[in-house]
Parts: sequence; C-alpha cells; structure tokens
Amino acid sequence: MFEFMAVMKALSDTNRVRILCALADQELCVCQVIEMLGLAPSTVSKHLSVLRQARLIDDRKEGRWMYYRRSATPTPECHSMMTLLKKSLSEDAQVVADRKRVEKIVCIDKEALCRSRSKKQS
Amino acid sequence: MFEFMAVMKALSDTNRVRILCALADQELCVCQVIEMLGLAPSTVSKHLSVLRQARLIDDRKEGRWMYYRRSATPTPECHSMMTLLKKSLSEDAQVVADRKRVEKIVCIDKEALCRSRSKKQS
DNA sequence: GCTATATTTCGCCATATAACGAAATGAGGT
DNA sequence: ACCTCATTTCGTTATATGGCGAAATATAGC
Repeated sequence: MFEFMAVMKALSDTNRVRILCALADQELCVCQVIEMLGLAPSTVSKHLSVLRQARLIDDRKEGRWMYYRRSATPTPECHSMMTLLKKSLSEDAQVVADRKRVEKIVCIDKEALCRSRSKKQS
Repeated sequence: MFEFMAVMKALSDTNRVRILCALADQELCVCQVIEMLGLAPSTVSKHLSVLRQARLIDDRKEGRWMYYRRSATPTPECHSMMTLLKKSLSEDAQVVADRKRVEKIVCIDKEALCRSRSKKQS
C-alpha cells in the first residue's frame, strides 16, 4: 500500500504530472524542466525528488548537470500509470503546450539557459 | 487535465483508496463504510463526495440510506484506475483486513449498526 | 405536522504540502 | 586551492487538506 500511495501522491500535483509527461518523451536536464514550468529551482528539485522516490523517474549525473527521465525499470504500478498518462493526457492543452515549449528549450544551449536565469534574478 | 487531476487527487488519500477497494466488490451503505474505517460520519461523507466528484463511484438513495458503489459508467481514467487498484492492492494487508471486516459488517442489521454508533457517543 | 435518525454541510483546528529565497553541496575550470 | 555555477537542502510562509463535532437537511413512521 505504501508504494502505491507514494505513486498516487506523486501524481496528485499538476506540476509533477506535467514533468512526467515531458519526461515520457525524452530525457531532460533540471534547468530545462525549470524553464518549462517557470518555477523556482528549489521547487522543481523537490518535485523531481518526489517523482524519483515514487520510482517514476530515474536520474543521471553528468558533470554539473543532473538529467531525469522516465524509469527504465518501472514497478508495475509506475508502468501502468505512465501508460495511462500517455493515453489520457497526450492531447491535453497544457501538455501539448509544454511539449512545444520543451522543443524550443532543448535547442537552447544549457549554459545559456542557466545563465539567463541568473540574469533574471539580478 | 482537470478531470484527470480530480481522479489522482481522489486516490492520493489512503482512506479513500480503502473505500474504493471495498466498493469494488460490492455496494455499501455510508454507515457500513463508517464502521469499516472507524472515522466520523462527516469525514466519511466528505471522502465519498470526493470520490463521487471524480466519477469513481455512483450513489443511490433508498429511504434514509445512501448507497455507494463503483461507477457503472466510468470514464476511461476511472476504469483504468479501478483495474490498477485491483491488480496492485487486492492482496494488500490493509485491503484484505478491510474485506474481512466488511464481510462481518454487512451481516449486521443497518439499523442496529447506526444505533450502536449513537450509543458510543453518549 | 411532529419525531427520530441517516447523511451532509459548516465551522474550526491541526497537520501536510507547495512555493520561495538563502545557504549548502558538489563538480569543472583556472 | 579557489572560483563558478547547477542542483539540492533548509527554513519559512501561505494555502490545502483531513479530521472532528454541531447544526442543517431529508426521509420514514407515527
């Protein structure tokens, strides 16, 4: 029950569902997810941590960058949920908009992407 | 997205999942659900309302009693979730214990069941 | 119509959670 | 060793949620 509830709680937040839909298609860097959602880095990091603890996503470190993607070895629950997510939300307005946005984001150089955020804050 | 999130939020609470598992097998009266969970009537009523609004369950009024059961015309999301629930939790310790408890509860006369709760409060 | 009672609604309180900014962590480059 | 910077952790705050009891609602039986 505990593991099942962890998956359900992870999916009970809109931003986490948006992240999951984006990661269903491709691997993304934290800074790219931040850009997609328009939330603070600490907030996004927390969301990713919740998804990881529910075993919905995997992480991979490469230098200073942290990459996340859908779990390669999902539990049965996670696998079913990813299938349902795709079936239910692949045409959803928000998810489609996110997908378009991510298409542009992945074209931007990651260094430039992170730097632009530093500038915004100053 | 809104409807999908309603279903996920409905399933993000342990007590609601327990209710749903119980209603997967059979129709139950509110007082029987109250007895199964050991929570206040108002709390259980709220949980049932959340599940109903997510279209996971149907209600039916008969005299003073209100009956709830799994939705007969579920949305695709709800249908998938009920299937997953059954697959993931049918052997869960809590769900099995609840099932046993409900087996006894349904044998008790409903009038007596509700009256016993009134006594407890006095 | 009045009473009894099953359920819901309302108001309240305690806890959980999402958001942020600041500080800490960790890895590359100098 | 030091600096830079991507990410995480921590501390705080505002809001959301789950729980209860009391009051309101609705229905059966008198």
